[in-house]
Formats: sequence, structure tokens, C-alpha cells
Amino acid sequence: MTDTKLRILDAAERLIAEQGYAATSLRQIIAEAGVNLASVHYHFGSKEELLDELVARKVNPVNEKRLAFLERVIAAAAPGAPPVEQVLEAFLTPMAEAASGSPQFVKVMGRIQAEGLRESIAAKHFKPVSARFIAELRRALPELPEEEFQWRVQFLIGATVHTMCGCTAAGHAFEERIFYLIHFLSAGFYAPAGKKVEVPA
Amino acid sequence: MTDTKLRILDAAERLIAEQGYAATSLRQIIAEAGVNLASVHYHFGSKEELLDELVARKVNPVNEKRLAFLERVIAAAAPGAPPVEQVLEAFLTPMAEAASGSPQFVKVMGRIQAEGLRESIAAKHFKPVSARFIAELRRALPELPEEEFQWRVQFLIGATVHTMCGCTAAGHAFEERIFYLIHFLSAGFYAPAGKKVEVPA
DNA sequence: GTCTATACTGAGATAGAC
DNA sequence: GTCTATCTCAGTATAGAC
Repeated sequence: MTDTKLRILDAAERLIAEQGYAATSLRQIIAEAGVNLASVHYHFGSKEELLDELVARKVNPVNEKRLAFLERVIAAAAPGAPPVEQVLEAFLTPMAEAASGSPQFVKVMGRIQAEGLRESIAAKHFKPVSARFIAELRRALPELPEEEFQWRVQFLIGATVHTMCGCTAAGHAFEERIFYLIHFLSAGFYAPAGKKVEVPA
Repeated sequence: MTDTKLRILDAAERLIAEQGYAATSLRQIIAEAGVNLASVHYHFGSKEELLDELVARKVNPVNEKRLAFLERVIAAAAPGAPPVEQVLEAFLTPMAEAASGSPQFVKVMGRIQAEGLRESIAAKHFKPVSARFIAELRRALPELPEEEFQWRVQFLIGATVHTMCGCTAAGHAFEERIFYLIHFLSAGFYAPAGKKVEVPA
């Protein structure tokens, strides 16, 4: 990785954490990094791809830890399915650790969430690993009807994204908020299936 | 409300529902509405305030129905507190009805959510009424420690916003998804308080 | 392969004539 | 209230120096 590219990434991360993505112009970033405007497009292609690389270098290690954690949880429960709480814990703990270690990282993720840029970002950096976790959740809840399971996964996603990236105000440690989150979500997932109301045609 | 203003609102709503807020330029809107560019700033002040009025005229009736529904629920349970399920139902049902009645409305809300514009929008149009509902939830759960209650409210917000505005793909009726949502969230809210782990200093 | 200088297009916003 | 003309600033594209 060339020095120019790294300087751009670092400057962008600092500025986006502070001001947000939309509010941070490329001209601001190059001024902070002390490089030329065109070098951004040379190294990244576009502002959006710059954001993408910026996220990748932080999220990739987290995702690796997540999968490793999940493997341990699965092994401990084998040949049965691991309980919901442990699957959620495996997903959330590495993120919480990263957040505690690097406040700037969580700020950037919060900005991405707040500015609705997670569409493409999420698809690329989160979907592949989260699919793995959802499959394990399914194994843990074999009796839940598929339709209701899929909806509960959506509730899980909404609550989790909001809690990990959206609640910036709360000054609590991430270890604490994921504890409450896992407790809440587990209760929801373990709830018996709701009665499906059939509407007569 | 002058004709020009109404034409701008209608055109903007149509285009934003289809393309999103950021992707829709004022020049596109005025072309569709057949008005002049400057008239947008004359009537609304800015693109963002145009969005704001656009949301208000749809959300205000929903909020009124929400509060009326809540009052009925409170009266039925008096002098006790209404159960969590009913409070959530009072909040979600009017939105689901509006969504079923006007697909364009839910598209716009989805765009707003997807593009992260809900920050200012939410504060203005949702916070005042949601505060009322949160107070009722608190009454229904008097034994839950305040800190954990506040977190559960955050989980509720995340799951609800994602479910009502974020999941565009799902072709299910809103009545169905709020049924599952209420069932899931109630289980989480009624769960006994989690053991607070004290970290020794 | 890297970097610099500069130009292009389209955005939202505004001033002032009518 | 409405319209024309214009301003500033954004992201992007390219030509060419090292």
C-alpha cells in the first residue's frame, strides 16, 4: 500500500467520523491528506469506493473473529445446535470489542448507518457472514415456521444495526449494551410461534 | 395551499418514491410539475424542507389515529396500565393501514429510511408521539430497571423502523408483519430483567 | 505506475426584474 | 408569486509531466 493511498484513507476516516460521509468533500480529504485531487480517483475510482475500502480494512478482521467465535460455539454444542444466545454472542462480541478499541471506527459505522449508505456496504461486508449466523439460528429453532423465522431475523437485523451503529448518544460500554440486546432478542426468538390468522378469501 | 405548491409536492412525492430523495433533483421535480426552479425555494425554502412538508401531510393523520387508538387502549385498561401488546398495536396499526392504503407513502418512507434522512424527519414527526407511547410502556413494566428499559426501547425502535420502512422486498401485508413484530417485541419486553454484571473496579 | 493541473457537468441556492 | 440569470460547490474525467 503506497503512502499516498494510506494518507487518503486515514484522512477520510478521521473526517467522515467527525462530519459524516456526505458532508465530507473529496477536496477536504485531499487537503487534510496533503495529496492531489486526482489521486483519489486513481487509487480508489470514486468517493464511494474509497468509503468501501475504508470500511473493509476495519470490518474484515471483525468478520474473521466472528466466524472463529461461531465455530467454537458450534463445536461446543455438537452434535446439537448451539443456543440462540451463543450464536448472537458470537456475532456481536467481536464488533463490540472493535468498537471499544477504536471509537473512530464505531463513529464511521454510525455515520454510514445514519446516512443510509449501508445498502451497498452491508451487502458486501456483512451479508456473507450474517448468512452463516442465520443458518445457525435456524438450526437452533427447528420448530418455528419458516415465515415467522424470516420475520424474526428482520427484527433482529433492525434492532442490532440500530443498537450497534445508530445509538451514538448512549455513553455505555458496548459489552453492556450487547448483553441487554442478546437477552431481549433471545426472548423474542424463543417465543412460541404466533397464531397465524387466516383471512377468508 | 396554492396550486404551484401542491403540484410540486405531488411531483416530488411521485419521483422520490420511485428514485429516492438524493437521486431526485429539483430540476427533475420542476419539470414534472411544470413550474419554475425558484418557486421551490420560494414555497419551501430548500429541498430538505420540501421533503419535510411532504412527509408531514402523510404522517400527521397517522399520528392522530395513533394517539386516539392509545387513548382507547388506556381507557379499556384503566385504572391499570395497558399491556405491552396493545400499546404496540396502537402505535403500529394506523401506520400499517396508511401503508396498505397508499403504497407510494410507504415507498417514500422506505427511501427516507434507506437514505438515512430520518434523523431530522424522525425528530420532528415521530418523537413527540412516540414519547407518549414509551411512557405507557413504562407504566406497563414498572419492575424493569430504568437502564434496561431504555435499552429495550432502543431495540424496539430499531426493529420497528427497519420492519416498517426498511424491508421493502417482502411482499407481505402490513397487518401480517406487525402481528409478528408485536409478538416478538412483547416477548422481549416481558422477559425478566437480565442479571446486571458488575465489573470490579 | 504515480501524480499534477485543469476542465466538465450537474447539483442546490440566491438576487433582482417583472 | 413567478421567472431569468447567475453563483458556488460538489464529484468526476482527462491530458500530460515525472
